Amino acid sequence: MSKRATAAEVAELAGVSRTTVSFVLNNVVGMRISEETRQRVLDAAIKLDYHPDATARRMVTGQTKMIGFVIRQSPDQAFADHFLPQVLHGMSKAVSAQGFHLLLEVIPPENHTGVYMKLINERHVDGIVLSGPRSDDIELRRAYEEGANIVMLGQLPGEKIPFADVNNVGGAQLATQHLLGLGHTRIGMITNAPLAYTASADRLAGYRLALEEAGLIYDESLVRLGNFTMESGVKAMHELLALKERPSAVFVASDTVALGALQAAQLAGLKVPQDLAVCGFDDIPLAQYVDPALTTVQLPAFGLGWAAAEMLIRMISKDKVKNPYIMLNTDLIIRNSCGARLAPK
Amino acid sequence: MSKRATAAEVAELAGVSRTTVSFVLNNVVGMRISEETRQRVLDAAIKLDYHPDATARRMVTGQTKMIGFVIRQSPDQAFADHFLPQVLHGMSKAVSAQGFHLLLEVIPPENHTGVYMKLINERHVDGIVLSGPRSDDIELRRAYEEGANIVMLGQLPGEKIPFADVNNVGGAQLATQHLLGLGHTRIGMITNAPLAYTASADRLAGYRLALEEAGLIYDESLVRLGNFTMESGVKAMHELLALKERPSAVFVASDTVALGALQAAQLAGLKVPQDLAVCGFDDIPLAQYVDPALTTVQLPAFGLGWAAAEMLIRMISKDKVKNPYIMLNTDLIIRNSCGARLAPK
DNA sequence: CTGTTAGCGCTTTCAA
DNA sequence: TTGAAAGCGCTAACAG
Repeated sequence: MSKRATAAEVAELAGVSRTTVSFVLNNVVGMRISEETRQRVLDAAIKLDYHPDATARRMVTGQTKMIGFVIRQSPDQAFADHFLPQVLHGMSKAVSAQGFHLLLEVIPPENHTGVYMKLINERHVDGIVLSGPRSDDIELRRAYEEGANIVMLGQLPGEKIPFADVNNVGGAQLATQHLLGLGHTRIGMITNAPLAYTASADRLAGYRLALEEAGLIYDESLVRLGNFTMESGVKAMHELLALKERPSAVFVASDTVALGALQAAQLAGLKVPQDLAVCGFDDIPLAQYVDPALTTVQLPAFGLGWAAAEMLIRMISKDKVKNPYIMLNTDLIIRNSCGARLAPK
Repeated sequence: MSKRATAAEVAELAGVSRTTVSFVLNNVVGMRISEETRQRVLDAAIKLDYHPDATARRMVTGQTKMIGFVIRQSPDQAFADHFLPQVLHGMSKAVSAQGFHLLLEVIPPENHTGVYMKLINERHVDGIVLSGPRSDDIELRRAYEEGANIVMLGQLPGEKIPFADVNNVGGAQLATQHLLGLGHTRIGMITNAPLAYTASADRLAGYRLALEEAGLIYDESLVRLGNFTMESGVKAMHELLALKERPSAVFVASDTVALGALQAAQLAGLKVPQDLAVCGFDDIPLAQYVDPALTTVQLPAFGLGWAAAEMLIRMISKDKVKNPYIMLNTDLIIRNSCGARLAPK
């Protein structure tokens, strides 16, 4: 790696001062520099293969032009998921559009305390997007109160830290309404996870809301708790089918869990969607390949990443953020598992 | 965000010089500092909530302690894939183990020239891992020749730039040997992509090698070209099955393509594995869920990311790199599509 | 053992 | 229109 050219060398070659070089290269407005000088500087910069040193610039501007994306979930889970990569893609897009860079930090599960705060404290980044925030994160709250630029991916109940999240209530409503529209009146639900998870509680709320809007009464006996896994879906569906009066449709708030539910239904000799309609949530890649292809709710992963990064950069730049609490809507993807399209293809 | 404390302030509070502060906080060896002084410094640092400024440190050490991961493939494809996230996970692990950070840069497809070189030129990072390198990348070669720290993810034929790659030849051998071991002698192959792709050519070579090692002659009429997609698998398998003497087993060098091949076989009324054995490659998540579950070759994605980052950091640290050309072996995952386990579970 | 001092490469007032 | 000069916060060589 040959010696790097500095601005001083460019100045010397061009026969001007470093100041002028800086003005020309940064296109500083208000400084009217003669076309001839400007050209000399540009030529010299090219001849010397000059590139401004980002570190030196950071030093003097006090800005890193970098945001951190901190993944606090279990990494194995996070990276196996299809959701996070899409979010990453969205963030990367937003970030580069603003001339920023993206620092990716994965917190190992062993790490309890907010190690990621070092990113901000040591000025590696100007702000962070935090994926998988936890309610018990004291450092997080303190950092926020001290004015750190933080955007959470997903909300924490009762927290005033800016966030970007999926509208889980709305998505669940969408799914339930679809089932209602198909004529079902006895609709069961299997949650994606225990209700301590906000997303889980919200999806249940959306289901309930849709039911009540349709004039039906919410019947807790038709609800079972899933637990992220296919197995939990098998079990839950099994229980639902054992009811004296079994539901004619089931909304499962997670595709993975729905896969298990589908298995259980088939095991019970039921044809989906003819004998039982099933609607999922998440639109995992597998959803379109299973038989029957799963009708489900698609999450705006890319948009979520984009929005979070965009808002963070706004905060960093002290731009107005009209609403620091972003909720993105979901789409219903209609396939074959609810009977809306009985003749596939 | 309150004012940041500087080392000078810590020094003042502790009643020592900045040098001493630096020595204590960095645990510099050889400097024997009195326990009492050390404690005073530490206390002062804590009281002031002092955090060293990474930028200033970068400035003076000349090291960013940061590596860039540049994704040059189409982002949509890259992030839809399950492979890249795993690689990312591996890199992140290696990077943080060495006290480095990871800068993620996604090159939009519109961008022809090596924009990513700015990362190195402007000293945002100490080196980069380049995913999806291209043979026509002149900037890449030049940067390498000028001594830039670069590791490619995947190799370029005839290129001497360090790389980490999957042993595709070995993996294909593994798959073919498995089929041979099951007694098949007429084994077809469908490639994952056109042979211009190194990985594709290598997998074909591995297939051929295994055949010849077993004393069989390589028969080109049993080979068809896939093209990344399920559709190409359908077509290729269709042709193979139309042969006067059809193969009894087919090695498909891509799970996605194999999914299509499976469909074609079922369409032709063949039962897999009873009537036809099919072996895939990649171990995509879907592979274990299809029916029959796909026997396939698993790629060491995590290890690849880890190895690439590890090597790059070694290069940056001027450590010895025993072998700058890393080839990681694959594993055969035996499921049900080849008949090795006719009675699943 | 501890302090003095000289930069790292750049931006940016302030003068000329 | 251009130049001189003051730092940004830190590390590390060199003196005491």
